[in-house]
Amino acid sequence: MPSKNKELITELLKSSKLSITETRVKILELFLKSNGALEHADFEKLSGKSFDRVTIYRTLQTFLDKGIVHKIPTTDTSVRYAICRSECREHEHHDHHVHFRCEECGSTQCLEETDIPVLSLPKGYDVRNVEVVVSGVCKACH
Amino acid sequence: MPSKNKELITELLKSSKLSITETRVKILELFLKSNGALEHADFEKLSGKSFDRVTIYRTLQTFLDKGIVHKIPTTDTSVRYAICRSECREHEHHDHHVHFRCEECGSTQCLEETDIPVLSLPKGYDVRNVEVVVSGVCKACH
DNA sequence: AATAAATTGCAACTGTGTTGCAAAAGTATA
DNA sequence: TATACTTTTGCAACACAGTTGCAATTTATT
Ligand SMILES: [Zn+2]
Ligand SMILES: [Zn+2]
Ligand SMILES: [Zn+2]
Ligand SMILES: [Zn+2]
Repeated sequence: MPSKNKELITELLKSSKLSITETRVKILELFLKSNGALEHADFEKLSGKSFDRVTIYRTLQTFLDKGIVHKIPTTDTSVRYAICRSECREHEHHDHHVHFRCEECGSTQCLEETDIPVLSLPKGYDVRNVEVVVSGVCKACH
Repeated sequence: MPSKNKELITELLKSSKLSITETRVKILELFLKSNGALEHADFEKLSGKSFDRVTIYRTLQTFLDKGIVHKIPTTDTSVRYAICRSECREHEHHDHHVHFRCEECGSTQCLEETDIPVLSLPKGYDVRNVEVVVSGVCKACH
């Protein structure tokens, strides 16, 4: 099972034209292991503090640029990242799915199966992207 | 015109059971003047740096607690606040309107007239609040 | 294996948000 | 209006988040 992930990760990095480094592999492993979004502090904790903070920042930025991960809006100062399953490409993030934040367990999940609804804004507004963040109680905590 | 705002602000503070102080009046004036959401740095700039950072943080937190302002989700580390026009009460923010972020001018606006659409999530998810943030080009920049 | 290119870690720095406490301002009462 | 009481503010100090330049290390290429 872990070796299967490693193959997948190698392929993902190659197809993004990124060199395969320990940090990148480890961070992608954490994304695949976790069932929700992660924020910067999680990587420092989960990785056993083996990586420098700066490296983690830079790796996440690289993954963002390449469309490997996307950000999820929050009302606080934290920045949450989730791995892109499908529709993101380099420098062009379109997350056509809803995000869910559980008020019980604090996890943030991508609801890939739930489409963003169609919105009609007042005239004069040119819509490029729509983000939906739902908060409440998740499946597991219910 | 400015005196009319001042009356309005005084009433607002009184009805929230808050004492009327220079900082609070000034910050509410800035909210009423601005046509979009503001973040912490804006208050330091716009107020002419007359207030201490700490005071601004505490004032915004007080306004949040009293339902005078609400937060708007972002994908970066900034926290944006907008004044509540209607439906918020103490410790209970329900922003049943859409937020718009203009990629040209950088402003964030409350679209009070645009309702949050109805969503159907997978079974087991208990929805308490839905936030919608649209990005694109605003009326003024079009 | 040698070279070239990219990535990482460190040091130093800037910015953001918090807490405790004394001074100042606001409110209530006489 | 003067006084006492309560709340708010500003300062100092701190903890944590994020950035930049540069040299050392790692990865890819030949
Ligand atoms: Zn949960
Ligand atoms: Zn997602
Ligand atoms: Zn605009
Ligand atoms: Zn709003």
